[in-house]
Amino acid sequence: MTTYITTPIYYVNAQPHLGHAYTTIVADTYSRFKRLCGEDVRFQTGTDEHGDKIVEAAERENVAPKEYVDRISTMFRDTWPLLDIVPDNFIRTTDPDHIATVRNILQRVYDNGDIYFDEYTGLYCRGCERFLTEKELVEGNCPDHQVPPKEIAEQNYFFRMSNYQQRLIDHIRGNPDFITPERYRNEVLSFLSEPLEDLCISRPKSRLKWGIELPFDDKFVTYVWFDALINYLTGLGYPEGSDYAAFWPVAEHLVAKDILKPHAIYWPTMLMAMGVPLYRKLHVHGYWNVDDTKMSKSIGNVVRPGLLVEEYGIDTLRYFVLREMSFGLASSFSSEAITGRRNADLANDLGNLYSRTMAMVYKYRGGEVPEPAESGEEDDVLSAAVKAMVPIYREAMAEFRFHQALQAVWDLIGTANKYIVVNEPWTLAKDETKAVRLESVLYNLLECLRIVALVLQPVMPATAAKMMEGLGLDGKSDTDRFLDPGGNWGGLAAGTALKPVEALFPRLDRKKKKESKKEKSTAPKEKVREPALIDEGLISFDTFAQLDLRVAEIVAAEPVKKSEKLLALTVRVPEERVIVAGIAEYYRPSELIGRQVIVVANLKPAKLMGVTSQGMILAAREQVSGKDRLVLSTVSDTVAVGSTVS
RNA sequence: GGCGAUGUAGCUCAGAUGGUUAGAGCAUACGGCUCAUAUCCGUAGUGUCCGGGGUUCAAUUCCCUGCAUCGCCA
Repeated sequence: MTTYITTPIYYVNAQPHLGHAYTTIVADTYSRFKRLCGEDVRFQTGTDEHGDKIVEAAERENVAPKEYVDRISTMFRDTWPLLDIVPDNFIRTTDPDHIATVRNILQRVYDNGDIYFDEYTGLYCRGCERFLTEKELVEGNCPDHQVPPKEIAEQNYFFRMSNYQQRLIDHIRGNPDFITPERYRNEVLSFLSEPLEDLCISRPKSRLKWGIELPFDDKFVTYVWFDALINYLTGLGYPEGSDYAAFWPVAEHLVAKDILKPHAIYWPTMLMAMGVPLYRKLHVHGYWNVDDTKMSKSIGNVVRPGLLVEEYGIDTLRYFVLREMSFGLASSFSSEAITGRRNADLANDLGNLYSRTMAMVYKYRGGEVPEPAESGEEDDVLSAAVKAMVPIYREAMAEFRFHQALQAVWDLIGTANKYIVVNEPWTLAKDETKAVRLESVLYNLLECLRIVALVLQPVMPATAAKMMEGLGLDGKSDTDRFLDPGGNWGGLAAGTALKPVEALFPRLDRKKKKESKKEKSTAPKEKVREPALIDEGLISFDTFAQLDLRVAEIVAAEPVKKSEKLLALTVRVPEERVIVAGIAEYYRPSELIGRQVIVVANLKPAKLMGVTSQGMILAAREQVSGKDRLVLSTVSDTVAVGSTVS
């Protein structure tokens, strides 16, 4: 069995945010789940890098488009490891083999007669450099430029999508799980109940140069979908290569609902025109709201995945998004919600269960997995609960109902906690005649935890590994790696030595945070940091730990206007931010690009000569023959951008 | 304007070809335990199941209508 799961390729006109992270976490979890089931899996993500928005963004920063997309693409690529996301392939639409294949396909579809040249007229705004729809106009004017658009004619190439409309309708009707969840399938069918228009697939080079040139007309580049969607094929080495043969027949695409139409309508009709079989499934999910408001750049509530990981940890974030969202529907992200999940589900239920079980095995049996005795009905409770959970989990995970899968796991965790209270191992331990009972109870708990660790592996890889390590497992045997046989009761061998591990999920104390805020507001005159200062300028470890030191890469540098000392540096940590540094006398902007430096990432932003600085770059200063010399800090080998320094 | 979805406990949601006391988690209150990360277990709740009308012996569930929210389309 094989699985091919893709995320969309992300458009590089913006930095990664929670929405990107969610899609990619889901894909990663699904691919890990399928591997857990013993399947051969390929998981692909990447970046979409052509188009006018890219050109605009590059111009704003005064760099060539290629240079710009290289930078942002790297930012996406560097973000995923921070979330324990491990794609098998990261594709870019500027990859040469992608470009070559797109051109081949265009030529083929053109030769088949499904692409034609036509002229159309529309309302064109010079300021926007694009056509506007009637709906966008405000009192007949362009909403951005306050001038009426001009009606102009333009010639372009069009794809005969309408030719394939009926075939597509038939396919969707005949394959109920082609588009899931059902609401989106209905949406697509409702859209297809009206005649489809043909799809404009080109831009004249006079308007856009940053794209893939049409093979049959060098005055045009292809626009958006023929470029972007084909990545799902080129990433497999289409048309040659064993990967294409192995994985394309099982292709599953994962998208947010904003790109439903291109994936559910454009893409299948394109595949029909190309003579390539359709993908197997399209999984559509909803949006994340932030504090019940749509996430948007203009509101400024865009959530950066890197910051979330820092605040809550990788596994808490992964668990939260998968547990909180019913796949397909919208959900709300808030610090209350994630802290609530973290404390209630992870710290109290799971973390504490693990900790109390391990502690008892150490206390009563010297940290060694005891032998399970033949069990009575009262002891079958846990093995029965496991047997009930595994099929529910397996089915729900396979159908993208992650929240239900996790609910089933947590039902088991609840049963285990109750099992402890009912059996009172501490009472058994006081009575030597009950030693056999005690050992059975402890074994059952450990075995239950082993299976919990196994099924949580796709969702929380690091936590699962930690749990396994504590149970004395190396994670290498088939029982440790696969649901079959690992999901069967009794996999844990008696006599295995446990290994002490630290708490899985320390509680995040909401109350304390609030209190410290109160202190600040009620006693503003007293410097809060002062108690941390000990004799003779020594600081406590806690004070040091407050610093968020990270490795950053400098991607742009320019002088701050009217300042002789300051440079405005754009750095990646891995999200981009601007840091103003007083190093203009020592470094030229051009020699800084690409350097790795150490920054204080959680410094309160400050305005310097009109530029907001979000952090501080560390550098050494010395006096050489009466003159200052300044040398930037760095790490002794190249490391992933955003790595913490401590 | 057209099509569709949703509206259930303070919050987030589950639910039943129509039938007895309508459920879970979180939050709240009280009780129990002490192995454990002040954790865990138990108990207690409160609900005009959006409003109105209809079908029926019986409607929160089916039908009609109104209101609210959301999505898609024009």
